Amino acid sequence: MQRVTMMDVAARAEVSPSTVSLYLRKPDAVSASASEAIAKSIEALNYVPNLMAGGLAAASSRAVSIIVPSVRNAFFAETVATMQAELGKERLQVLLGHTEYSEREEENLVRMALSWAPAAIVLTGLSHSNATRKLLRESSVPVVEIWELGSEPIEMAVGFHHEQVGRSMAAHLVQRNRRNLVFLGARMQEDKRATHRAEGFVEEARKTSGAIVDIIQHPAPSSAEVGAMLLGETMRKFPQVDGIACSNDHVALGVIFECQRLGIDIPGQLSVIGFGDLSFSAASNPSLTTIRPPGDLIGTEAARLILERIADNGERKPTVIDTRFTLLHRQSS
Amino acid sequence: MQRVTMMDVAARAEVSPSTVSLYLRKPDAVSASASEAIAKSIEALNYVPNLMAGGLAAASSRAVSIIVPSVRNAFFAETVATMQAELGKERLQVLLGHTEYSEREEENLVRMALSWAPAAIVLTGLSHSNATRKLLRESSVPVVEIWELGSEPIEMAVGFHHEQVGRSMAAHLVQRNRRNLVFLGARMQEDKRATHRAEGFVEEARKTSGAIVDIIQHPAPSSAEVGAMLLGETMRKFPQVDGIACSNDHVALGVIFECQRLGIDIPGQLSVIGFGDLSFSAASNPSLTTIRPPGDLIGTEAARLILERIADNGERKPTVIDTRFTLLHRQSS
DNA sequence: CCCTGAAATAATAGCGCTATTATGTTTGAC
DNA sequence: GTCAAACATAATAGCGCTATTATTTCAGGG
Repeated sequence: MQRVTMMDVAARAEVSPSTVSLYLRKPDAVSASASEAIAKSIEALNYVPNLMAGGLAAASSRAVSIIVPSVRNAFFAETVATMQAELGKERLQVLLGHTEYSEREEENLVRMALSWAPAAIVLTGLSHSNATRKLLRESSVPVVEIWELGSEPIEMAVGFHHEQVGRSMAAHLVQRNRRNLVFLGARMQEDKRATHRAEGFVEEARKTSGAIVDIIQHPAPSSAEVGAMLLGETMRKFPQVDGIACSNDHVALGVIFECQRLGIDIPGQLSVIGFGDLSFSAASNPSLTTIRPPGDLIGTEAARLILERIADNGERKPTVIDTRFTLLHRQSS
Repeated sequence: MQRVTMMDVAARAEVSPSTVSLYLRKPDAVSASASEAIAKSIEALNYVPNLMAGGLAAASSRAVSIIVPSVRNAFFAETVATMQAELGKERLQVLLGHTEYSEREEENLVRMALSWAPAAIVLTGLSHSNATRKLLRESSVPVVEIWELGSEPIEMAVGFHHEQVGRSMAAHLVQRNRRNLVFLGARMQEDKRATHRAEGFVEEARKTSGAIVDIIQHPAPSSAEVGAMLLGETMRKFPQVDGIACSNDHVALGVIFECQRLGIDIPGQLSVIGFGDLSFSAASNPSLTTIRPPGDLIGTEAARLILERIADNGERKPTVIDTRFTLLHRQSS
């Protein structure tokens, strides 16, 4: 299938294959005249380099493996899209894997990723199986963990503290004079980051204001339907509730709709705060107060770290970047 | 970095490297005793195959390149996630690329993809640059085009007719006695599929019922904010409107919120139909009538075609699978 | 002009596998 | 028992590059 090789290009340009290889990898090291001849030859032959041969010879490929819980999740989709764009500029390809929130699956994916000798591996969060850690430590592949800060990273990490997100949510509701608070969570068994947010929320609310706080959750993934259901449950169990924080904006959207149906006034009777600043959050009725996590910034910073680390082509280089997050105060609180 | 090779495994199992290779590729062709010894050896040495060496030798890799406009878009995210899961079962890896709706970028991505000698290439839609077509035709890589049916595919295609979606939307609104119709579209310059839906909508409405129909659009990507804006524009230009179809559910959600704010009764005064059946569509207030495109089915069918095609490891095999779509009638119409 | 060092180019030796072909080793029919 | 098929295993020859080292070319100072 791939007929044209580097040798063909070299022959046509009347230089050696090594020079073509050099031109492709470090154009500055080749003279202008040779460069021109090679460029013309590549053009004429419509040469497509074989990256597998290159990767094999160099013992490292131009692929970056990105492993996320699910790309169906808008947060990770944002980061993956941004990273692909940034890495693509340097002709690095993205190898994608989904763990579906399973550490076992993550381990498989890491093993598969390693067989590509990737230029870097990106993992979501800081919780991994011991085997995964071991595999990565023993390889010399750069590792970046994204979307979470807190415990010790394997090498580099880019993200923010979810527990602080919970604290900010609580502080905001308390500041709006809410003292009967509930955290609505979806799929918290698996989504450790949502759990951290809930924990921060509860602790901050109790400690700083003596508010009454509860967590009400559902095992299904986040959705407006789950949000509506959880609001119903909350009103039954805890009718005096006046402030709700949601594990994400989908849940919050469900709360808003269910409140409309039940005739509950937001923010008069109930303040609502979400997480995610999803595409609908600013346009909802009322517009949704939420926490904006910098999914794109996480992507650009992670890509930057990878690129720097490749350029250094050296040792492990522990780095932690706290991207922070923003609270967007809108009508719902 | 990757110390353990197939030779090490072979030495420890006291067989030849060829036998190990055979065991890995066609386990049935190796005797039980040899298999056991090799399996133990792999386990003990924690052997990770080098896929680049394998791919180079075989002139084809275990990577499938999936190129979508954007994984930020929930539709494509769904399909990518499904395909990754299905292909992963056969140890095929997903190489991801985003065109951001640019044919130029798509061409670059195809070129990059080909340098991996992928087991297959998946493209979104049927519109590609001539150079892209040429590249793919001249390679012998299996090609699947997803999410759109209509014109001639390069090789295989899995999707549905968007123009039919538009027709179904129009037919539905007409059946609900709506005769003053508007199609609200976001980013239609770039999203050809949305344009096809709009065209089908207009044609069906005009032809079958003599309804008054208009298309109102905005160049920004779909969002609830764009939906709200477009509704405002519609009410100004065309106050007698009684039926609205949206290019997708994000836009429809914005319409619903804006109607709440303007005191427009849905479905009393205005029927609304969306496209996508996104996670919030069933839970909104009112719940949203919409078209459900089978994003997951597209993924499983595309994966199946690829797997079959690889097993056949043969010739081009033109196949078209029409996955259809479903109209979900809910409260908004 | 020769010499030195820097710059540019070329030769060389694999990277770790697969696929094809060659060589043993059984099995079963006569 | 013999012989051909059928089966199991092994030897062989690259796949198309990169990285290292070796060689050539070219300035510019003495």
